[in-house]
Amino acid sequence: MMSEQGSGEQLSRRDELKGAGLKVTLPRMKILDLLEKSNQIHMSAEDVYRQLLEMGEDIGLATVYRVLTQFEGAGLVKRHHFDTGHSVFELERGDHHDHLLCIKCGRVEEFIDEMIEKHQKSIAKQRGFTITDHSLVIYGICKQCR
Amino acid sequence: MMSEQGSGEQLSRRDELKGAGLKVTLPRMKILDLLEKSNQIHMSAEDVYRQLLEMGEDIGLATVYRVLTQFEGAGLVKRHHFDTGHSVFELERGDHHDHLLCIKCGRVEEFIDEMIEKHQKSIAKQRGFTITDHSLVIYGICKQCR
DNA sequence: AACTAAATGAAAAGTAATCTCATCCTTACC
DNA sequence: GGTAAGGATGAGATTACTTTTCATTTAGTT
Repeated sequence: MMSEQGSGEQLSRRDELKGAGLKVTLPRMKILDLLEKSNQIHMSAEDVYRQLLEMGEDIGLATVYRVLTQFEGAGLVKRHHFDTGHSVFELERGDHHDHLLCIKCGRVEEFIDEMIEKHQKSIAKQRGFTITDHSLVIYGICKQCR
Repeated sequence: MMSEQGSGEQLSRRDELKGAGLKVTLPRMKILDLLEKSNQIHMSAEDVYRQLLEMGEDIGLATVYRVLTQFEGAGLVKRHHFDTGHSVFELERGDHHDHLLCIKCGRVEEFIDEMIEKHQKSIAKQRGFTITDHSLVIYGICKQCR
């Protein structure tokens, strides 16, 4: 007796995975779920792993790394390097944005500036580059930390 | 009998080190020398280490890492993270600039755009951030690689 | 329900970077 | 110029992060 488990949300998650050519497995669903529900914008593989453990899920660290990398390839998440030495992942919500990062507390704010985007495009064009991606991070000290 | 080894160039390098509060040692001089003379703008610690080996210098990798980090602290070099997973170092020449990076051949071009700089400052101000640094990298495919 | 291929978990391996500590070299002082 | 003291170095151990391997499990198909 199959109960109607699939909420609309879960169905759409299923589709995201299928659309990416990935089998719908428990670990993948749980990780996607966590990324969507977490209030943390950027999560490292370790963060994801630990939170899953706390939730009682038994998912290996290797799987977390593997799945996050696959999600990146599928365009479901974006990987950032910032200046920390390890990767953090952010759910791709379609809206490109840049980052402001507090070097004291780690706080991250997002922003977009159309003028900056335009200038970037024109610079790339001038130099004969076809843009595939770009990354703008402003490091500083936030209001609360001063 | 000490011969007059010090060219003007070497003297200024000496001063750079002293000014940074660092003893003038052979490894530091060689590394600084390499960074100044290399035609590679960005070098990883491994790059520096290997090139020194090739030049017949016997400088340990640990020293290269240590010295580059000290140079960074002293403002002699700038460390970049890009999206490669490891750090690269660039000699600090006083002129701030951003980067265009070809993801196929690794080619790096530098650029500055005053308008972008201004917009960054105004965004940080709006949000109450005091900027300490910023990093803008445009990833793409260069003319030659297409 | 059974089959096939892909996905997973645990442990091993691989990288980049840092640390430890005995030895060496610079600098400051005589 | 010689010498003492403390910082600097090199080799190897160590850490942190990430990827790979391989036996087992699971999802999607028949």
